[in-house]
Amino acid sequence: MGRELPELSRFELQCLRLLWARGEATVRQVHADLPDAPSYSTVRKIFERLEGKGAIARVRQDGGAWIYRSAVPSRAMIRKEIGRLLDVLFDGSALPLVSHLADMKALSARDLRRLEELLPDSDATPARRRRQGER
Amino acid sequence: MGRELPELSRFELQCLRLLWARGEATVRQVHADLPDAPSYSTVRKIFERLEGKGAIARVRQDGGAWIYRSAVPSRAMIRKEIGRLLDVLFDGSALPLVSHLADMKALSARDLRRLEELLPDSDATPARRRRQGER
DNA sequence: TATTGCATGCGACGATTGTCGCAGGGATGG
DNA sequence: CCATCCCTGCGACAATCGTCGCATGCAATA
Repeated sequence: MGRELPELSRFELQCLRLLWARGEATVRQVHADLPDAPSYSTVRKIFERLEGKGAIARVRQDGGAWIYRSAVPSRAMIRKEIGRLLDVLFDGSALPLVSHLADMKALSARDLRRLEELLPDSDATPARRRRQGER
Repeated sequence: MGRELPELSRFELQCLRLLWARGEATVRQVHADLPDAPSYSTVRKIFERLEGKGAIARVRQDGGAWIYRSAVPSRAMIRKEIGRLLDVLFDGSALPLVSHLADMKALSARDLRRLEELLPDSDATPARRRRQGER
């Protein structure tokens, strides 16, 4: 069975995503990638916590600075996070979410069409995702 | 311009959603609707905070108990929340989100097709949502 | 009216989050 | 070798979150 995915805060998640993007990175690199970066110290602390939660790990050292990599599968983490939003906002069903996306003009009919082509022409939606006693 | 939407925690958001679903409700009712409800006191406190944040308001009293209603537009609130996820996880673009949804089997090709019909046959995706300096 | 019961308004508490500064130590360059 | 620089390892802190209990007080009821 898959191990437990750690519970991450928004900011922690964002830093982790930047780490995913780079594959490996130092704190300073991620700090540089951050759009509205707080102090370097702050990002350092985030890394400390991410490591404590087992979400990232140190790979090796480069000139005194540690190089980190993700220690959790991004796919699973992302799904978990999406599922959380689904549960909190839509009682677990995905359709309303996509509907909102379309409304928000974040998605066009063309996007949907493109997506559709990539999908196995499977059956209907599983009526509702199973929520596991998480709040 | 739209007023500021308050910053809500997950749990606060979930309670608010239940309130949206009912239109108006007492704390006890929402407490009853909660899937994994903590103590009544806890839900009360959440309401207290929601009110403090201006997310809900008291309507009238019924036998000593207050009846509340949402004080923020659900559509805007939901969008804001979706936007947040988009920013943190996908740098603002919606396509990867839907793609994950499809992968998760939360969406079927048929869903996409159905959605597509409801959409104005507009142009392409706005390449990327604009993120407003929020972290 | 006296009792029983539910709701309210607080207060409290431990954990988490976002935020930063500082002391100390190794790497770099003159 | 010495001065700089940067990174690490802590510690600290205010704010928020999820959680609950309790005293007080109104309400329906026996």
